[in-house]
Order: sequence, then C-alpha cells, then structure tokens
Amino acid sequence: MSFRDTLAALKALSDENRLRALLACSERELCVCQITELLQLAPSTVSKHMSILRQADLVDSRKEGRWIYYRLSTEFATAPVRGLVEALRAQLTADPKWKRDRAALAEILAMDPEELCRRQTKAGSKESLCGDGECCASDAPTAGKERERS
Amino acid sequence: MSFRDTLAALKALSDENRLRALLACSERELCVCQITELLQLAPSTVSKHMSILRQADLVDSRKEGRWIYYRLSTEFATAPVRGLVEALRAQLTADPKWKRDRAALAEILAMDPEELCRRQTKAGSKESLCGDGECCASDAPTAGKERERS
DNA sequence: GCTATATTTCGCCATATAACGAAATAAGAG
DNA sequence: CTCTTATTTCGTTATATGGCGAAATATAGC
Repeated sequence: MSFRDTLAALKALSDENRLRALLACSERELCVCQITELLQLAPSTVSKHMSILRQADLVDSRKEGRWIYYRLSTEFATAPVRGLVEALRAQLTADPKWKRDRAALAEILAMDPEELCRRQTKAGSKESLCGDGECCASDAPTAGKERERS
Repeated sequence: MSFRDTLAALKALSDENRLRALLACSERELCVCQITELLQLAPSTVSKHMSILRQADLVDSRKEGRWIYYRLSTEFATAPVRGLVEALRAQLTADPKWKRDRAALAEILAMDPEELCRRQTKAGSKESLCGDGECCASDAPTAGKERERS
C-alpha cells in the first residue's frame, strides 16, 4: 500500500457525503438507490461517489440483477482504513448526525427498493422520507415506514 | 470530537503536500522554512498548509524567537484520527516517496535554518538542495551538508 | 427482438482549493 | 526607534471537485 494509494483513500474519505455513504454500507450492503435516498443526491452523483470509494478499495460492489450493491471492503487494501472505519463507527454511535443517518437508513431498508428507484426516476418529486422540506432534521423519528410526501 | 472534527482532519490529510508535511513533523519538530525546503513550495503556501493542519488539531505549533516550530499533535481531536495517523506512519515507513522525504529531511536538518530562510527569501534562486533541477530524485544522498547551489 | 428500469458515463456549471507574490505582522539585533 | 527577517495574511489565478440532467449502458421481463 503505497503513498499514492493511501492518499487516494484519504481523498476519498475527505468528502462528507462519501464518508456518510461509507459508514452506511459498513453496516450492511446497500444498493445505489438506497444510498441515494439516504444522501438525498442525484443518482448520478451517488454513482460517482461510490466509484471513487471503490477505486480507493474502500468498498466492494456486487451486481445482482439490475441492482448493484456496495459494502465496506472486506479486505482493505489499506490497514489504516479499516482501523479508521472501526474507530469512526465506535466513536460516531453517539454523533447526532450519524444517528440521524441510521434512523433514515432504517426507514429506507423498510421500503421496497423498486419504490425508491421509481421515485428517484421522476426526480422532480423532492425525494424525501419526510413530507416537510427539512428531512428528519433533528430528533429522528426512529423507524416509522408509513411516511410519504403528502 | 464529532463527525465534523473527524471530517476536518480527513480533509486536512487529503492533500499530498500536507500529508508529507505531517509525516515530516511526526519525527521531530520542524520550523516553516524547513518544511518549505522539503516541499519545495512558497513559504506562504506552506504556512497555509500548516494552518490547516493545526486547525484540524493534527499538529501543535510552538514559537521560539522568529521561528515557529510544528510537530505532530500530542492529543488529537478525535480517537479515529489518532489511530489513523499512527497507522499511516507505520504503513508508510517503507514507502519510497516517504523514504526520499526522510533523506531530504536529513540534509535539511544538517543545514543552518537561517541559511534556508535566506535562500527562500530571494525566491528566484530555484531553492533546491541539489544543484541540478531534479532535486534528490531517486536514491537520496543520505545527509551531506556541504551542498550548495553553484 | 423490444420495453422498462437501475446504474453509469458524459457535458456542463458553480464552488472550493492550492498555488503564487505582495503586503502586513511579529520578533530579534543594531 | 530602526532594520532585518521569519511567518502570516491578503488578493489573484488556475485547476480540482461536487453537483445536476441528459444520454448511454446493462439487465430483467415480455
């Protein structure tokens, strides 16, 4: 693991959305549409982010039908990264931001992936689990699936 | 101690020159002019870099007369960062790039800091330990101080 | 084969970042 | 106080990066 590779991994980790994505798929494998829903970004943007994480050997990808699943790389090319991710996860369990992500993730996992993709396709419809503009802003509503844009 | 702090540290580490600077002053404290010589950048640029590292709590700074010394922080902002930096150091000891830096550093440390600064002030003089354009390119000449631009 | 759809690639735009040099600041030396 | 000098701050510029939407790709189902 050279200087170059290490630097690539650090660059990959230096974006907030990528770090959130990495943490998210460190718990279980996720398909792009699920990560897209979590980050509230365009699918193309998420795809790019995941590509960067994959090129840095931080995540593995697996194709199943039309879906592509990403998960934290099992054999990190870089040992430092495994330590970092584990330390991060240990540390962030209490972090409000990551808590919110986990709550949102619980909701997302409860949904049908196809439903997620359908909503993301007709992109205009302000994709959000919450009806109001500010999605799951503060004390996240721990996993209630019966939420929909009104 | 939060997601934000860890992210700031990761951002700080995601630049090649900053990573080199951090590694360099993880061995011993260095003043700006020494780091400037190592990285072959303008002093103002190095100052900015060190400021970013300091704000991320990755380095401490100490003022002594006109010189300001930087060294690896003793107490990092977040635990993940501590682990990461230690792992990085352990991992990169064998890396050729970092080896070259270490060799160059040995030369720099052998020089009088005032001499370094003097050369950096009249910036035009293509600051380099070696007379030729490519500085200490490959198998660095371990510590010989009697080198000067001809 | 054709259609639908999950993901990626491409082109574009706005912003962030790293670099420099010039000017400002801070601290010894005269 | 004045001069020198090590470092920082400021202003500018070129490039890198993150974001989107449109078009391309790949795969399941007909």
